[in-house]
Amino acid sequence: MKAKYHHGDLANSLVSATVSLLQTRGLAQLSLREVAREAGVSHAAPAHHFGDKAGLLTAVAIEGYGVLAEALRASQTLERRSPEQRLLDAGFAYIQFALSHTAHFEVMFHPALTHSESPEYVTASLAAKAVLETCIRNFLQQQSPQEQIPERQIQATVIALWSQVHGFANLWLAGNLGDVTDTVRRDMVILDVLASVIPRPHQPT
Amino acid sequence: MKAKYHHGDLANSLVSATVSLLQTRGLAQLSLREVAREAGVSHAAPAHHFGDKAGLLTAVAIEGYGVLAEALRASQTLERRSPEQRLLDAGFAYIQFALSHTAHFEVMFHPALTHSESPEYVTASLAAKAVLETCIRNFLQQQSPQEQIPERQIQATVIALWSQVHGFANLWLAGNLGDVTDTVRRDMVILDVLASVIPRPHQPT
DNA sequence: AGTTAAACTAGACACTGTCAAGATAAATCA
DNA sequence: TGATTTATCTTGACAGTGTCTAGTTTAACT
Repeated sequence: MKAKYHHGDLANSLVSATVSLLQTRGLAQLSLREVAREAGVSHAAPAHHFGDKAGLLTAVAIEGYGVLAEALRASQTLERRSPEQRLLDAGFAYIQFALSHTAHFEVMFHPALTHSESPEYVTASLAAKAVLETCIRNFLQQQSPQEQIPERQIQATVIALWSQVHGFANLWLAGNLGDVTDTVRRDMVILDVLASVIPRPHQPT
Repeated sequence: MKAKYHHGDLANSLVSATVSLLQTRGLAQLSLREVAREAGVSHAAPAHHFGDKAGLLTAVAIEGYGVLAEALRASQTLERRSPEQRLLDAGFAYIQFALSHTAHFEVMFHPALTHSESPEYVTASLAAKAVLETCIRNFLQQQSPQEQIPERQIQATVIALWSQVHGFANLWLAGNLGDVTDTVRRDMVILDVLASVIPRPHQPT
């Protein structure tokens, strides 16, 4: 790999360098210049492709939304699963994404760090949210096939379940849920928690 | 207020200046030097009281844990409330705290920004968590007075409900729940969401 | 081949966090 | 009270940062 003046695929290299540095050094210590060094280019090269630091992080977030949407979709492809299991699969996939793509996840949900108003960002964000909403819609529909569920209740359920898994991931990443490093035990805890709040049909009130 | 060499209560002034600047400019733009300017002291003054930037933010976080714990306690002092209502009160108080003390909340749950291993921090954090746990314990106890609830289920419920309100607050602050600026409508949405996930006794499985 | 456009570099600027050394005022103690 | 110690705060410096401007190199296009 010779040191050419034109890198060829610098934009992508910068994004991966960013993700890599986010994982090792963390968000607070991330510097544009170190990203450039990691990619082997001058300190001002990133600006050309992404405008500024927020632009680079925007690219990271957009990539993250894509991965999340795909993970959620994949979680629904298992066969012979009950509606409850499918919902658990989706929630589990969300949490797994957050814990295994910490860098993306962190950037995705800190709009101040990115150009979160840019069309590409909004599109990617809405697309991922749409997949999540579909999972929950399908669940409610299959759980009560004959009746028509009011839209307001659907939206409330979407927010409630999204909050659930999102909050769990955040608390976990912030170290507020104890030190469960064993992945088997971790999965048990997650499933235990998720299972305890699956909405049931015909709730009073 | 004359410009004395010795400020008298600089530590507290710096913390409030920090909170103020966090609210206006945001976490990413916060600078120690600007905090010092806001407080009317030299740029290196904060270091003497807090060591470094993380030390200053640690003080903010500790203050936040105190306010949160107090808010949770206060939410449980209403009379003539059912167990479900009391639980709603606690969850509502948590979310209200997060939305009205954005600066504290953000710092509290980003351990990388603070000295989250320091004794004072750990103490404050555990104290607040203990109050939260008590709220949920009381709820479960009063909901099923005669039976003994297994500790494992209690812990799962604590995590589930904490995740719930925590995730809701995070998604809200990140702008992922639409633009509900009207506070009345906001409260309705929150209550609607919270009510949809109150655990019920004797769950199957 | 000559021109245009894109990709990248080099240098500069104001700003940052932190450190060492010094100045000032308060507290302590003889 | 007066001397000295201690805490509080200032000043100056250093390396590192994001971003801007101007320039250099390469690719693409006509």
